[in-house]
Amino acid sequence: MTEVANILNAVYNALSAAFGPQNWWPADGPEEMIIGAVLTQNTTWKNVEKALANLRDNNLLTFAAIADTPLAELEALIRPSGYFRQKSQRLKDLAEAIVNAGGLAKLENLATAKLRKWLLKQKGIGPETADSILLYAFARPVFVIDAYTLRIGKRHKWLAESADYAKAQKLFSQNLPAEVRLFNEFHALLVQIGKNFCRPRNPRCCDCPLSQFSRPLITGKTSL
DNA sequence: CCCCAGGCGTCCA
DNA sequence: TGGACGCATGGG
Repeated sequence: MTEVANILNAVYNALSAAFGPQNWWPADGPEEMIIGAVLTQNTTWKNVEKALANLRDNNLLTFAAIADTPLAELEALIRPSGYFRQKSQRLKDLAEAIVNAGGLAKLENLATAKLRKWLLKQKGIGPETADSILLYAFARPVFVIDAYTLRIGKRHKWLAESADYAKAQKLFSQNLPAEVRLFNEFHALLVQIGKNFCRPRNPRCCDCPLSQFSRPLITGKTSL
């Protein structure tokens, strides 16, 4: 086991003990999960819940229904979740693409790499959303990276300052067993700790419970 | 008033 | 390939 693997293992145990089960993704089924994944892009979950409630009230939490709904109506319903013009269009496009692909049941048959590529082809689905969908809707062992994870990794020197999404994903993937349950919980826990201790302007940074897991400044070779 | 949110696509050097 | 910028509502 490498040093980083030991650190990540300890970090997971500490977060898990401190915060307990996160029960992600907060959705009633894969369709709602995917819709929520699009709506929560750069948006607080609280606002997403309002949009999801509006969709639910109108029986629009399925791709078949969304594909058949006028854009203007979608816009009005998801307005609280922000970027509503972009998101309504992208949600409708995605719904149509999924319906045309034969539904989630068909997509489920794709191997993970193929499915990821399919998702990334859809406008509005980038790496984080694609990986979230793979993990939380399709139960594939894919580690999700988000802004918090990147920030946390860099702050504690698990990642080089220049690390991007792919680098960060590699770090976690290569140093942890590829288990859906673990990846599910770990990402959720990182978001939880990130919200509390790893905002961009880092308020409370010094109180961070993960400070004991920071690596010292290492000259030369760094983690990935 | 300012900052931030479980990103992404586009544009430009 | 990488950095800036627009997208938008709602809360602290």
